[in-house]
Amino acid sequence: MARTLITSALPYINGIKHLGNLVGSQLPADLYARYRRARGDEVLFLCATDEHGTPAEIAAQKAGKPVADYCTEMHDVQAEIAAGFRLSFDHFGRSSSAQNHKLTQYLATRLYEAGLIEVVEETQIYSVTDGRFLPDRYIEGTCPNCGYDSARGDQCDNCTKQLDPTDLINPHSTISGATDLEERVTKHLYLKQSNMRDALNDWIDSKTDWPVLTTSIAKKWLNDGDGLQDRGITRDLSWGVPVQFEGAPWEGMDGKVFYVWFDAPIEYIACGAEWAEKQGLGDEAWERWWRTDKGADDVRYVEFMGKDNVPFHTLSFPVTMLGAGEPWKMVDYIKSFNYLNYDGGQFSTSRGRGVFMDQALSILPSDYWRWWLLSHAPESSDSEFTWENFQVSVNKDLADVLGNFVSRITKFCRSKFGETVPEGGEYGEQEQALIADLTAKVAEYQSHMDAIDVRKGANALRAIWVAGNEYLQSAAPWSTFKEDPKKAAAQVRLGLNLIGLYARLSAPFIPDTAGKLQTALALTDLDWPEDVAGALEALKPGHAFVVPDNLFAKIDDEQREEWQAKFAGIRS
RNA sequence: GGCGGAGUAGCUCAGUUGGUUAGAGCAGCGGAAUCAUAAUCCGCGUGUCGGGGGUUCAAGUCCCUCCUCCGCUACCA
Repeated sequence: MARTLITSALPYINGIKHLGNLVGSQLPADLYARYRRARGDEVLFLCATDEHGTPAEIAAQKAGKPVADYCTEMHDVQAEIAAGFRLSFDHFGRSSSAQNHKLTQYLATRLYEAGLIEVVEETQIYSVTDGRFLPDRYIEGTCPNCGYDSARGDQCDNCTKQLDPTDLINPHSTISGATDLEERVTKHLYLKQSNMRDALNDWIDSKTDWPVLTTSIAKKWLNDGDGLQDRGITRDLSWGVPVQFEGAPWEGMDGKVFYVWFDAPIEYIACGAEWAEKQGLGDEAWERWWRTDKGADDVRYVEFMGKDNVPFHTLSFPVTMLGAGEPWKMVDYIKSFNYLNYDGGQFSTSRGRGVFMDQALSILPSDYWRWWLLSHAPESSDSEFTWENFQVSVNKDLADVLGNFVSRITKFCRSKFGETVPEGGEYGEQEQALIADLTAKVAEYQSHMDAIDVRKGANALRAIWVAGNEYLQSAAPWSTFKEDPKKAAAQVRLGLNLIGLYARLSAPFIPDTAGKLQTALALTDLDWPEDVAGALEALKPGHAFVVPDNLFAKIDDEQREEWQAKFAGIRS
């Protein structure tokens, strides 16, 4: 049995994610996981909340809660919303888990032993009022270059010049507005990524099937300027994985934690350990997915992420995995996405612009969103969400093409033959032609899904739905019935079996709808139709079914306008 | 500034290694059908393939140049 390990980029803890985040990693990852499971693979699909870092601490502070409590609450909120979108994680973990603490410290130790970590003393900005060191972008002041008064410590948004926080005139903390900032000396661990440059370069070069977006970003970081730079992997924060621990090969790192981007990817692995523990299994259960010396050599590992995550997954994390000098399972394929824009601008978490996951579910069932987002996934370039496009696409594809197909054939059957698959007649030339056509179309659909071409997969699936309407239109059982009821019975029987076929093929995209169809037609399973002709004879004469309610209500203009207005402003 | 992505029909997008009259869905127009959520099906496209120049028997596809939009630019995650 083929084995597929799938991870989705970890959503950050400080709030509910918007639809752009969803379509950039979790949703396509879920589509692929469902598809691989349907095709019979053994799948382990992992995701978790990314909980460390300054933004989490500040969000907790604003909420007036201890950061640990805040993260627990937000994790539960995100888990519930993920369930609402039917994201089929085998485990939705937390980067703050005990497993991740242990593994992060373990890997850091291995890296140190391999000579890939050094202790560096450096000067950073400390805010006395805030009682913490501030990342560059949490300091604002006047740009020395252009005079813009809200320049950030890392870069001026006005003149785009890169800055150092000490360059700013009248610098202040963006957290408190405090101006009592001072430079303090602090010690940190640096990951010597530059030592691994050639190894990474060879590794990237060997990945000839990766999307251009993925490799071009990786190559840029490898070759830009002086090449890949070493990177600080610790921070002066209280919330995170402690750098100083029992058995650590360094000293004097008390009160420091690992940098969130160091421990977050490690959580992919630790999440496997969390999963194993939850299942009541031992370490060997997750190691057979993550260690090539313990059974993972036949695993295909696929990662999903937005383009902003690519450098960390093509460079930093591989340095950790390769540099540790142990047979960790490396990623085989990285599927990266561009951004989804919202109605002429960007989705923005900080500005509350766009539709957020909880809001989306509050107005429509998840299948509507899944279908639109996946069929418009920003694969080749950034794409755009508009309410008009959403309304038209969903009404046409789901309600008219798929929903109405189910409605017309089941209701026609009920009126002429009752709620039972009719007997008599047999499939003729026209039916064989349809079966041949569908066999080809299913093969095409599979090839797109195998390649993780999401939009093309959606188009191919839609074409399969359309084929059913074309057949019904030309076979016209409502006419046939008048002269040759037996023939009409065979046509209707095929039509009902088409619904079963659609339920199986559509499940990765619209699982709830597939489930409704399964129930209505009393299908025993939703197994993949490896043999299309066979699948179209699965429902035998006499099989009872129930006419389902209309699968998709259409979005009318009034609703659309209401939502348009509702989401035009700022999320409160 | 540097690097990367994109610019193709009113809209959203496909267009393999350059090769016959540049495609799909939606919208629009015409027709068929009346089983169905007025849904479905068939037919209809003269687009300077962002502008200009070049290579070639042949370029949306390769090269040069210019313009526009977007992303990244290493201590946000």
